[in-house]
Amino acid sequence: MAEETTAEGDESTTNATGKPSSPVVGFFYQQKIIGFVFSPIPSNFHRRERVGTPKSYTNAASSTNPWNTQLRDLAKQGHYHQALHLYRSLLRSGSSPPTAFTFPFALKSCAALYLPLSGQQLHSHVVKTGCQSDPFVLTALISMYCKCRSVENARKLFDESPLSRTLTVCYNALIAGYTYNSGFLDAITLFCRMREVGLWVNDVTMLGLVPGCTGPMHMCFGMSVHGFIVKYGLDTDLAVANCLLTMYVRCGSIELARNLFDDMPEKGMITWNAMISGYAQNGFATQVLELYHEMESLGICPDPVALVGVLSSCANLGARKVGLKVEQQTESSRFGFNVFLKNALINMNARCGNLARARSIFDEMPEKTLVSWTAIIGGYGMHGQGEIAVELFDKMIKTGIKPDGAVFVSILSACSHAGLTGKGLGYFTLMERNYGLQAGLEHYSCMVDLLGRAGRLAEAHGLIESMPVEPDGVVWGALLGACKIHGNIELAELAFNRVIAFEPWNIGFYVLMSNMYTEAKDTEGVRRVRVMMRERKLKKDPGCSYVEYKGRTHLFMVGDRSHPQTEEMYRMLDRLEGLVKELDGYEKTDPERRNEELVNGVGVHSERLAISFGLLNTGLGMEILVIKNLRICGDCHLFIKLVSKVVDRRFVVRDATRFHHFKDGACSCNDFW
DNA sequence: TTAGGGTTAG
Repeated sequence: MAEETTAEGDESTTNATGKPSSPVVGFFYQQKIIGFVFSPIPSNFHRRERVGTPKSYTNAASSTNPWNTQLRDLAKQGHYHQALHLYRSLLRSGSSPPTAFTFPFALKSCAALYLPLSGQQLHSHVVKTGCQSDPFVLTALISMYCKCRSVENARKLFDESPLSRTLTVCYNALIAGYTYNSGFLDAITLFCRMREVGLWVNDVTMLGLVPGCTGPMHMCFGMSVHGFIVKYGLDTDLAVANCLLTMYVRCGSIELARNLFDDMPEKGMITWNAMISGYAQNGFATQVLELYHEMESLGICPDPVALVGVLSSCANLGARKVGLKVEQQTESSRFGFNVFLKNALINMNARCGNLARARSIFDEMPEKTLVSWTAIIGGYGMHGQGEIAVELFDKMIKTGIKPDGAVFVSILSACSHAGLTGKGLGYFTLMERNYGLQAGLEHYSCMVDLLGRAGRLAEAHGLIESMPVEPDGVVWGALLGACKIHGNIELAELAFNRVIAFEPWNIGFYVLMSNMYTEAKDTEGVRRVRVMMRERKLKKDPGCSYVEYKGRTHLFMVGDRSHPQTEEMYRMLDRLEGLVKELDGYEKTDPERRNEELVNGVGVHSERLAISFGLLNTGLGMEILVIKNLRICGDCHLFIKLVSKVVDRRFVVRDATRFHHFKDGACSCNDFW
């Protein structure tokens, strides 16, 4: 049961300022705030409160002083280094001492550049010049301390200054500061106090408070804040709406974020970006591409932030054509030097099969970040070129870049896929010993995969048993996969039982186990797995594949004979199947020839239908069939389905369960994927 | 007309 607590006084009472107090009722459960009900705000509620400026400050000499105006302009344009340089010159010149007009801009520059020592020095200058009672200076000081991760100093200043307790802006700065420093409960408490003393909250208060909702457990609170904001019209502020949208994404409710997005009468670039990034981070790649196309059709030019989200989704979908278009868009725009965009381009090219292009982008980058290295190392790993990945990793360390957990996942996975067992084990040890990085589940699953692929199944099992964290389905799944490769039924049974405890709905594991029993001619085993599947009402999904056509990705399923062109299609498919068998034969007798043919592309054609395809080595122990050209007169829908039937039997087609069903009556496609 | 806030990569 949730206990209801009145956080602050009764509405009928008045406080020291003479204004009626505004109680906030919080619902607490197990000492955690789970919801809020806000009391009504008086009708004379103001969205923004103007602060009276002290007379001493408004003298013309202060605001028209050329030093001050120049400093203001530099800080406003984001030239913080130059602004601080100018401030120091002003001190050295001795011609005019800094005034209350000078400090906010200098403090803002320190905060933006994270210069806590300079900020403290500025604080002492403020005290020396007697400007600490200026509201703007005081707020800027509080904000500076918060941004410099010294929220205790900000609080001390706030508590020691009677002025701060009467100013909405000071509360706003400190609330935002608490949120920024992960002190969400402190932020809420201060918000309650602010209302208790009768101060008006405004949209900026909300901008400081809402980003504190960072996970599903804050969802309830976030929604009550949303209700409050709507009630008092704060949602008309674009920034507040953007903030709420991001809050929903972070709390895991992408649907509510989309509802808000659709309801917003006006959308800014940040609105589009927040929605696109929200979709991209949650794996809704198709929706990202849809929004991107919508932006284009509305004539809105996406900025680098949107393009990063689009590229990341192209990488996930393997949507090479859209990715290429974005790349060209980037080259012809002024965003060419954006590091985020370059990193996303490396990732997109690597994952869409163009490793050479990924490498040239990487090589041309004048400044490479840890993410740039991770992307290119991951790219080589993905394509089975572990040696180059290792070479790059070592080079990265030599350049003085400190690795993090993510780059270790890339290199361990690269070692695993290239069979570089010793190297991988070395890096795993190095990770903790030299860099103090604790191995997480992802690292352990790479290591189990690495040992398992090398046939060291007992060691892989031992590693799982020694893990300091509870192994998850991915870790046990890696062991199960390795048992399949090496035909170890006994250990496979153990891994299978563990993995289905984590993912009982994952049909793949049952199929894998059943196939192992079939290979071992253990009919009883096969029967047991089938019974389990039946009991759990699990049915094998029909095989499916997907294509990118006209910039959209479509899913298609197998099996259908209703089409008028069926006969012709099946003749083609027979020939296609013959070709695949022929290639199979080469695999044993002349593997080089097989690879050569596949890399160059092979195909069959008739008068109305044509298909050619090649292979892409993913380095993940599987090959992806790339349909290079498909020329069809008439409706190709069924033909694609049928091709996929042949294809699925021979090749692993990338997981396509997340994408839309095939709808287009496409008649000519080039360069599938 | 100076303070407080929202969106990006592996």
